[in-house]
Amino acid sequence: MKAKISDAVVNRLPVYRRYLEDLMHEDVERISSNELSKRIGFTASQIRQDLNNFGGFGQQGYGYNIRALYKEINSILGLDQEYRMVIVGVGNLGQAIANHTKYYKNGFPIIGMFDINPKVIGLRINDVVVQDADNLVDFLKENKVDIGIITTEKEAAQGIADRLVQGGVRGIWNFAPRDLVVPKNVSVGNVHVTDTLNSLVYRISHIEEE
Amino acid sequence: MKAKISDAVVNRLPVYRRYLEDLMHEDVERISSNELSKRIGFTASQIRQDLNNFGGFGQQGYGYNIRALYKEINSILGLDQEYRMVIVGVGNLGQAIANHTKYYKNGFPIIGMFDINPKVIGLRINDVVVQDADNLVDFLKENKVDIGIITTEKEAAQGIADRLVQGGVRGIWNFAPRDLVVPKNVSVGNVHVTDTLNSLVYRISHIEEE
DNA sequence: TGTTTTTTGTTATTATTATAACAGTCAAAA
DNA sequence: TTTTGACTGTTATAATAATAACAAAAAACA
Repeated sequence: MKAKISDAVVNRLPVYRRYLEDLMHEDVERISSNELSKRIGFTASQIRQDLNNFGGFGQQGYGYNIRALYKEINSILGLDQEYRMVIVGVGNLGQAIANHTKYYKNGFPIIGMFDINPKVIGLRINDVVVQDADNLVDFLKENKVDIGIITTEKEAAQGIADRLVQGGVRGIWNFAPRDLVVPKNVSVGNVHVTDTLNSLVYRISHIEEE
Repeated sequence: MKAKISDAVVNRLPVYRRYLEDLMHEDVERISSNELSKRIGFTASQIRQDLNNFGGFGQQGYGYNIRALYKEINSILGLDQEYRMVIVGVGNLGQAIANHTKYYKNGFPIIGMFDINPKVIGLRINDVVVQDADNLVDFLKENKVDIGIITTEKEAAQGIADRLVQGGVRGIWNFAPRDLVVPKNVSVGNVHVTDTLNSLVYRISHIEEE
């Protein structure tokens, strides 16, 4: 009868992870919800409540052990496993992701890259050669892929998503400015970059009113 | 006594904008909150309530005129103005943004680019030459810049933010995985890309439990 | 032209999320 | 050891956000 964790909480987990990583690099050993609150900007109460959704990781009179908590959060997030990824759409953004060391070296190997543009097909990035997008379905049949990354233009996004789903991916990391329709056993994580610029602009132009 | 618009609403505005743009391209003239609800996935009630924060754009028995509403939302977002931008950090991601036609052609001219890497300093992208980051403060003194884009590594992000603020930018579009400290008259829009991958992974690994 | 249907704007209600409060536990100090 | 103070885990309360309901208005139809 484990209660469903709300999206708000799930979206804060990577934030905790980030701050804990920084704290580890500062060689801090432990931290109270109160101190963490000052850094991270959430209330101490919220921090304690968030963490308690997953277990009692702290200790009264001591706080939280940073290294242990970091490990727990990684485990909660599912980062103790490897996720094999393919990139569809090898433009500037696709290449930026492909070149991001953190991904291909730490649990997120990019094992295939696809595009329809003859100019990039054949290109080699970190020992992976960009293939024709027509090969995508076959590739997915032959290789277990966990996450498909969509960095195509928006018009192609749903079609690619369909092929990725058909090929059995468990998640889609979508950078195209289109919301995707997928079966409910597949998760989508959107990065609607332009949306964030638009809401930033809203805040800029309404900042005086407050 | 205009009530403060919540972040939840502000973050949905770009979504409305995106769907309305698509509808315009489909040459649809009008839409009811109910039909829009089916497309966009928010409840009709929420759509009506969101829009009514800004004015009565619809008409009983008719719905919303798409072209007019699109224009209204652009105006609400502040997209009827121009925002001059600089990019700090011209790696893969910075270049991807610099090359994005939509930005430099539609209200978001990129007028300066900066890096510390001698290999990219001097590089020309869309007629803008990458300068040494040491020139940033001087450049900001001489040119009105509205938005600074941070695409550096996380360690440099806060220092760049300080210089951007000092140089008078109104907003910072931050792609570095660090939360920034800025005065309250400056807005920050974060794109914590890796956070979205982490929460996607959470959802993937917990999808069966539901 | 009158009637029915559609659909909004807006208020009321419910659900969700965040904050506050506090008893109980552990660590550190005396 | 014993006591004090520092914290968590957890429940209670408040704030916020989403949904539902509905009267009023306009459009469509007869």
